[in-house]
Amino acid sequence: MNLAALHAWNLTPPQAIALQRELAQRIDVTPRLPLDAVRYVAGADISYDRFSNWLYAAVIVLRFPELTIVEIAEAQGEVPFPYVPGLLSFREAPPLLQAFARLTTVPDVVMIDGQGIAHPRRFGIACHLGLWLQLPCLGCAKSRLIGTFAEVGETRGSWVPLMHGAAEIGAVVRTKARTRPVYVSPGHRLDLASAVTLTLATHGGYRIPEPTRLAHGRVNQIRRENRKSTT
DNA sequence: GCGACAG
DNA sequence: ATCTTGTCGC
Repeated sequence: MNLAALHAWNLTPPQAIALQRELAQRIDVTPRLPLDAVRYVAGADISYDRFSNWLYAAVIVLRFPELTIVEIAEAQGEVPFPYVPGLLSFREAPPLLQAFARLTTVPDVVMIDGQGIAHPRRFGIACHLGLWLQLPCLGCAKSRLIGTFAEVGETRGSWVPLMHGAAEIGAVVRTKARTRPVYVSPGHRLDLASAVTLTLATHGGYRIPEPTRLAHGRVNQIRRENRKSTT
């Protein structure tokens, strides 16, 4: 699929922060995205090699609401940027975009393992990818980056808003009973309610929704297959 | 100054 | 993120 080359990636942390403040102004989290408007949902993730600076990326497209695999695109390369809380996209977006570029099926919405606007500058990796892909994108993280929230109901489907001061930046969602909640936030071209609805609609029996869960499994599989052996 | 801190 | 099999609990 086609991507929008918005900027260079070889930046220093200070430059990256300045770019986030600039690009954050283009983010739109007001559109509703009805489930009946979704035919294909994509999930993407990254896996790192413990002994080298090599990483693996994968994008997996699922037909919705069946959640059956339609297509998988992959990419791998050197880790381009250090891990700095708040600057994750400069580390993971380049390889992910490479994988997306190899994708034939254009998804209606993309789910990323990380934050959307639930970010100090309202520009998490789901926002960054949303701009480059020019597609609705949401973040579904396993842990919190910023924000405060009340206790979440114990039943599957219950959720509470994730707040940053007076701003509602996301939702803490119980995707499964007796399991820790996930942190959902819109990245671009869809609102919070739609992001939460899609997260619950792509449930496959596990805490992590199928798009992201399957992508995670795929990248780890690729890493194991390419990992050097002492023989 | 002291914590917190997506993956 | 990564290191790692079995095991305790729902």
